[in-house]
Amino acid sequence: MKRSDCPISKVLDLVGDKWSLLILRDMLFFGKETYSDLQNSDEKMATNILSTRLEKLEQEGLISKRASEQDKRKKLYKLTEKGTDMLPILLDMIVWSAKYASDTEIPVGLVEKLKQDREGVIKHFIIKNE
Amino acid sequence: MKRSDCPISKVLDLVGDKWSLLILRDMLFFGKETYSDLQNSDEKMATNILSTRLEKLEQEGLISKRASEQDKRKKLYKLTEKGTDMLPILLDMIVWSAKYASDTEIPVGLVEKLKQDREGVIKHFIIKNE
DNA sequence: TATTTAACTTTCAAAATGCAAGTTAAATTA
DNA sequence: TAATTTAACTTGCATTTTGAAAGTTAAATA
Repeated sequence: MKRSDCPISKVLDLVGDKWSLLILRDMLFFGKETYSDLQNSDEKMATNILSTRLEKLEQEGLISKRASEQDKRKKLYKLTEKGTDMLPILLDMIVWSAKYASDTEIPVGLVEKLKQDREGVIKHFIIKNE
Repeated sequence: MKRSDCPISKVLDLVGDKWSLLILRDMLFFGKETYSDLQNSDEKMATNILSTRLEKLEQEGLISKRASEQDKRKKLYKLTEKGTDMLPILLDMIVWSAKYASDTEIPVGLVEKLKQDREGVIKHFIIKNE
């Protein structure tokens, strides 16, 4: 479903749905890396949806997939640089919600840190995911 | 469809679809303010979808709606502060696409300006929308 | 007065979503 | 080593959402 050459449109073609960014969130912020990890998110997404989203994210190069060495049943999903580079978008969503969404759960101090040193925060999370 | 108290989830509940952010984009960057303006976006969204999205965005307080003085047929849509504050998210999407999406149309110099003075760029667009 | 325009609404087919249950291979337990 | 459990899915089916096209209504224009 190609739409236009607008840069925003391009991003929405990849992650413009209710679930894809939550998958990236779980990997980036919570270090989830297996199918069952991801399935147990706060939002409990349906298993078939999770499946198709992971497939698409992999096809688009936002995540990679490999089998675990220790446990051959497990597949390990990992963010690529292309995937971790969505982080700023997620952080801005957090900032927006901090201002407008009441009763939202935001790590203490995060918004303040972002105001003071956005680049530092971004680097911190990217390093964590390498 | 309330899901969790995650701040990212909250934003996705509002604009986590293929169209809502494109409406905000058209208003923020291209100064569109009527139904027919918006309908003539590059992506040509279906008129019924545009209708339901505008309704939701208004309900959630991201945009406001009023009748035109000059032409009573026209309704003027305008971003609220809550709506314009989605701008950083849109800008990050542009930055991401500049890095990863080939053949995308980005205003000359914008990405460079964002790197040097993100806050300045944000203020510039917000003032334009007041 | 007749036509056009702006902002929708309606209809209906097609696609996406969501829930529950089923499958398969590998690991663990008895 | 046989039986059970676990991980990662797939399948079937009902519900919801989307998308294309045509229709409606009030106000403006010719």
